[in-house]
Amino acid sequence: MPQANEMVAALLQEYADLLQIAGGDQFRARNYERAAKSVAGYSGDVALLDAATLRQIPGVGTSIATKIIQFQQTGTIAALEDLRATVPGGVREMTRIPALGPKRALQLYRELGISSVAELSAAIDEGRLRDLRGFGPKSEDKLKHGIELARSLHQRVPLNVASDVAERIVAAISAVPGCERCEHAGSLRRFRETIGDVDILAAASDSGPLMQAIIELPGVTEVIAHGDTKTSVRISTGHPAQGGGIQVDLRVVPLECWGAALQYFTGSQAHNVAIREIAVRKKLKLSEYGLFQAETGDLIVSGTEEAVYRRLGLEWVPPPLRENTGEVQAALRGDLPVLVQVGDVRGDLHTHTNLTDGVGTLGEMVGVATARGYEYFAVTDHAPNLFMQRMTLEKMLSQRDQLRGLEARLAGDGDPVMTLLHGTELNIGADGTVDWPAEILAGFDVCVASVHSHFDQPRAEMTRRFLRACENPEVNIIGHPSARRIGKRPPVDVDFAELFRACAATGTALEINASPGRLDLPSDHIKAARDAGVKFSIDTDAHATGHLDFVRYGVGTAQRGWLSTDDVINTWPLDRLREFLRKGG
DNA sequence: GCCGTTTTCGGCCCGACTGTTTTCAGTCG
Repeated sequence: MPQANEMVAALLQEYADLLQIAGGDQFRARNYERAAKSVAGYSGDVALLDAATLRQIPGVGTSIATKIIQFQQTGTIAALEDLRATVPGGVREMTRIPALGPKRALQLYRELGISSVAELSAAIDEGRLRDLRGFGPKSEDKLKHGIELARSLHQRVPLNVASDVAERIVAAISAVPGCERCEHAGSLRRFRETIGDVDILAAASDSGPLMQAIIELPGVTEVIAHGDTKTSVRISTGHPAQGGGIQVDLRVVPLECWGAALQYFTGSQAHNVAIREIAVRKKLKLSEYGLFQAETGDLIVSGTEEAVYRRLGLEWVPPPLRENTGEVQAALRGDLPVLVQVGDVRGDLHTHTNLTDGVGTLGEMVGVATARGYEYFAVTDHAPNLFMQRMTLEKMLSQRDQLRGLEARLAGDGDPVMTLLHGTELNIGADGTVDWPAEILAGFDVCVASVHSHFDQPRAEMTRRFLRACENPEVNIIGHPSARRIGKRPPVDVDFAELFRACAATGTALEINASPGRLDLPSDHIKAARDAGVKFSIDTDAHATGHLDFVRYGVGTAQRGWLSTDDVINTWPLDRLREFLRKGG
């Protein structure tokens, strides 16, 4: 996402939060929130747009367009500055505490002058909340616990960690007698890059045994809520980095409601609000129990998601698109993209072996790739300029011989089972040059080039660096383009619009790195890149055989960017891929 | 503040769970 979009989105979100705390019209607040999300997901650079164009963004009208123009000119929004003066930032921070929303945060501020999490913590210890209307001993405990959680534990977890938890729970709940169906929903089903809590949906006529089963699961550290049809627990992830565990919500509905319930629990909230508004306009009512006639309350449909969408006049919307950033309008027009699927991927174009920093041998990596049924597979170990990997020309050439021999053995007497491509992951130096002279590079089937150092270059220098790599006739794919590590390292400061233009012009693909710690190119840039004519390669960057399975997270990320197979070079047949890899040369 | 397949004004999604409230408000998703 362009840098300005990110800043504007953050300011609009802050404005929405502060409006909500300050009270008044909550629909205004909700609209600012919607505008914030739309701006974040918008493919153009809002720093460059005039008011008329800004108003094309869903949720942006006259007033917000004016505020964005003001941001362009002054770098800030006056109305937001005013609001900040009314509601201290610390009060906004306080609403991050579970069970403390805008109303009670404001009450704490108004009646006790509490304006930070630290002050709240102290006030609880001093017993100052005791006389406050609406605050009893349970609230006190909850807030205290919530502060602890917010401080140390409650972080979003990577996609693969949440996936593992979900699979474990779905298996356990499915095994409970009486469970007729069980699947994960929520942001995990939408393939968001990190997951706040895991939503599990089950169908059963008697919810009791399922409600009981989840609180008895191994690893449950806390029961947050426990009702007839909904239970929330905190459960350990089994990954040491997420010591606090993750919240899991289990919801049980009758099997007849499955479609409506799955639709509801998949979200996003903004998407659901948008389609429920469509229902209301048609004199219908949509809830997790089904689509009903508003007046009579008669059930119309509820069995499948497809039926619910169809009755509302929409195509079924694939979960990764459900963010209310244009997919509802596209579904109404019958104009949704045919998204790339995991089964469309014919091969991985970025993998490592133990020749450099992988842990699998060439034979092991190729073996697992064969088992996946790939048509082609590239081995792309690091090149010499990443000195710690100790790569040499001799090692590289010897690997190539080994790879050719392996391929011949795979083929036996007949046609090759899988074509092996010999590649490399080059290092894009600070000046944009890469390892090895051109004549050596020409010997590779595929060259990935990535930034591994000098992450802090200023934008102009960083952009020149990327452009030079794209213009290199031997470079086919820019690896993990933003170089971010989710939750650990921010993206580099590159002019993405410039980069996209260069990629499209030179026939250089951008990688969608499927490693759950990267997911890079991030999905909010993908649509903009596609609109600029860029092609993509969904790669795992596998450093072990087990990592080849991460391709599903890469495909999910590509889906969030609205990509079809035509956009993704490693879904293409080998001859079309080879044509692309020649870069027109 | 936005928006239009009844609308340029009058709407704006819906339900579960919790705590403290004797009938419901706040929070969450």
